[in-house]
Amino acid sequence: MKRNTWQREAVREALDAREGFVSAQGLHAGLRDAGSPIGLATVYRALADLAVEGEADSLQSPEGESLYRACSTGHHHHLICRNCGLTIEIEADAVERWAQQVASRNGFTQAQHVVDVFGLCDACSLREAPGTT
Amino acid sequence: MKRNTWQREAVREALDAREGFVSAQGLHAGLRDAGSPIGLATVYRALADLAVEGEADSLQSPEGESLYRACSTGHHHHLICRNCGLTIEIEADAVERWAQQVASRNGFTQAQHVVDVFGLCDACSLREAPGTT
DNA sequence: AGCGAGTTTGACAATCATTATCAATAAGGA
DNA sequence: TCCTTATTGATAATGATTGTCAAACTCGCT
Repeated sequence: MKRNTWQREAVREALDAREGFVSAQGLHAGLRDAGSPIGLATVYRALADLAVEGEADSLQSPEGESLYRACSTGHHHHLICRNCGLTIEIEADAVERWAQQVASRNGFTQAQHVVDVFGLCDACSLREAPGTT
Repeated sequence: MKRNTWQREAVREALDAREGFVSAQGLHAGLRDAGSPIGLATVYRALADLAVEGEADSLQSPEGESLYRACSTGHHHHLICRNCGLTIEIEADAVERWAQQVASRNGFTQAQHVVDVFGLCDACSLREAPGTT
């Protein structure tokens, strides 16, 4: 049976408090800073659990780290500013259907998909001159 | 200046010979099996180069490994069997437009996107009994 | 409240992919 | 051919993540 520990709560809350995606390491560091004596391994486990239970969303940063984010229920995707980290949840029924369709049309089953858009948000767009490299 | 070495060629060829995505480790193992004395670090470097030059496509497996694949020119996405690695290139003008639209509607610029579908291919679907664990 | 079984924790070791190091090698121009 | 210098490769280093296992804690039960 799944037990209720303050550690698990702490992770859930810390995740809720964040704006964008965090790495397990980062979240752990934050908790430690806040005075929590929680262990690193525990944070990893809690995040993995949350992801499985659908309370957290996870994705891989381009560098290969696993990032997590508090997740409203349901399946959705993200629009992420690659400069400041701002994250916007996007729904995409059309894309869901498309993915499903592409899969089955090719004989694939149990389709999952990775659909994320990275870019520069409004604010960051202004700073990075769109000129030459 | 960029020099021409048989190692670089070997990697390019080995990549071309593959059906789906391979990890650097996997490709290196294959080359070694084929009798090549090529080094692991070299394979990593060659693959990274090929990816930069646009001759290879790279993505992250759900487990966090970097996978590579010989890439015809142009932008496209993939339908990947998570069991046997079979990969099908898919074009998706609709998705391209959608991504672009979502981005600009939210004030984002320079949008890139990650769109990949993982599933079980026809053949593998049959083996994995869709029943209980 | 007290007990007991079994889950969870956490410090640390182990693993695994990837990158850095650096002396030796080899490519390509002169 | 000779020289300059990019490239190679064995290995160490890094860094995230997972496994280990005794001790601590939860929760149901009495």
